[in-house]
Amino acid sequence: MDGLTIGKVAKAAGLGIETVRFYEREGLIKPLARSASNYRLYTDEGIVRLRFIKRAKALGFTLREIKELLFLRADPDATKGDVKTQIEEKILDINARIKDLQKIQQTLKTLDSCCDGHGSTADCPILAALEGTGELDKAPRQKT
Amino acid sequence: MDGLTIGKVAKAAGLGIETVRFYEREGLIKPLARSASNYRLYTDEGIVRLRFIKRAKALGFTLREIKELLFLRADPDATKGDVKTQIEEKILDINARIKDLQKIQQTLKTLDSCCDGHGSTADCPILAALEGTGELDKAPRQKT
DNA sequence: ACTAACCCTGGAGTATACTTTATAGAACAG
DNA sequence: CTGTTCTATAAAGTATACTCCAGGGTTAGT
Repeated sequence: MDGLTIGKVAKAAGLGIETVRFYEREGLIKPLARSASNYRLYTDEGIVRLRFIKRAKALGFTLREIKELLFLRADPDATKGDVKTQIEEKILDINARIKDLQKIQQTLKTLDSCCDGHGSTADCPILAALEGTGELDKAPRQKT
Repeated sequence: MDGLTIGKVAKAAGLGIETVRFYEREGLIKPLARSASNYRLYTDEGIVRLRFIKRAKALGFTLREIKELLFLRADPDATKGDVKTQIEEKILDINARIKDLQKIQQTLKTLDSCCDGHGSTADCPILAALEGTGELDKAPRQKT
């Protein structure tokens, strides 16, 4: 038999077999062929593609976005500028998420510092702050 | 009729009716009583509780964690230290997420700066980096 | 030949936090 | 009284990214 079976590519890319099949259902990868017994057959490019997906995921791209990147990768008319744009959008996205989390962090720390931690929750300033009508719900969109 | 209907408390807390019913299913809130026609009836404490949930959510707590906070709030044996502990755990959690995102950000910026953005994707250094076997998959756990 | 390891499909389950839909009774305004 | 608004339940749908399972064929090693 000629070509790599799904188990081989999955292992080489550091993914599970089920994950590879899932990516196929999602349109991120397709086997080059099928064997006589209907086994998926891949080439080395399959491994490269899976690794690509894995790395892009680690950088915060969603599968939808990765699909787009893979499209750019395959499109002869696509330019480096197109790729760069995607990266830069992601940078902004991550930036916004960091900012949101930092604001949350700030609020949490303020809350934390206003409580000595001793005694019953009856007069807990943290709980009071969460109950109260004061300003606290400034925390921004949670994309998490 | 005596007490607030679900529409009232939901509006007062800035939540949707369906969301309140969902929180009830999740065990976060219960109406004090039911009317003759089976309408949920709440008191002002219902509004406070819903606001509490909303604020805690904005600070990054999951519903599961909020349930825990609400439990501390109701438990006469719970101490401020218990609450403080929850807050501090969340601070660590958020901190870890910020660090992860910052690493990702760093990598993205490095990638971005290594590409001039002109010409076909055929020799795009960003795509190459995503394909390659080089170090890149350092990006940590994505809880996102 | 026999068995372990591998592959197939289709569908369901997991986690988080809701939202929507369908069907129907209840309450309020004019 | 009637039309609009509100409420009820149960179940299904949404989004993201897998993961597992049942039932059954295939390949490889000894």
